[in-house]
Amino acid sequence: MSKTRDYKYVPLPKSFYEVTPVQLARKLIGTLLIRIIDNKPLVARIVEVEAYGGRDDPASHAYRGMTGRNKVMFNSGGCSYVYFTYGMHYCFNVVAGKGKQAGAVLIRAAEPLEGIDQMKKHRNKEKLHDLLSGPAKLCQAFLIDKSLNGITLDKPPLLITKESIRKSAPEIITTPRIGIKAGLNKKWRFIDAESTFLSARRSPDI
DNA sequence: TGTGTGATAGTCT
DNA sequence: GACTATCACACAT
Repeated sequence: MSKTRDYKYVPLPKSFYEVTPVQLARKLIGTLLIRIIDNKPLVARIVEVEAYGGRDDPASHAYRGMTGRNKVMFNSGGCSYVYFTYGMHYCFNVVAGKGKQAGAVLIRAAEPLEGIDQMKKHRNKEKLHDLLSGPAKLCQAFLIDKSLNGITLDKPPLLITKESIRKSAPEIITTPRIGIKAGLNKKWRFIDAESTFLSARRSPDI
């Protein structure tokens, strides 16, 4: 079956990513993450992200300068940063900024739209809310691993586009980031207020 | 229904 | 050699 989907793979321009991580995080809410596997798309709508800065952000991998692992964060915006954590999980970030400023946006959760059966298979779970409700889950469902580290997000196998049909801009809430110890004073986590596909267990206090 | 704890391996000092 | 992050499961209420 080679039926063409309605999703047009119009990548976001590079200038979209050449902003600060905080600005990019807000813009990414509601965009579509598309992963092409065997010519079949997995599509999800991004509903939860976190911004990470550079040397000025103690929660960021780039806080202590460039290392072998985080050097992708120092690229200009529009490419991926995939890192391995907990000895068993991957996390997917979108690199922000231009020139040498380090920064990235961690994709924490998304809403499954297309290829749901494939995602269930990859995750070995049936419930929709268990598929993409966490950074490591999202990578497992989308088959994102280190081989995708550093690639640009403007073409297959991994890209980000705008949602074609949108009634109105999503209401966006900001909260402190999750799973870190430093930098808790910054409210750099951005979520779609209407979404039920978030990674946080409790509804956030505003 | 909600909370607590154990498991894991790559990266940096 | 120490640290780091998340998921999944078990348990108690």
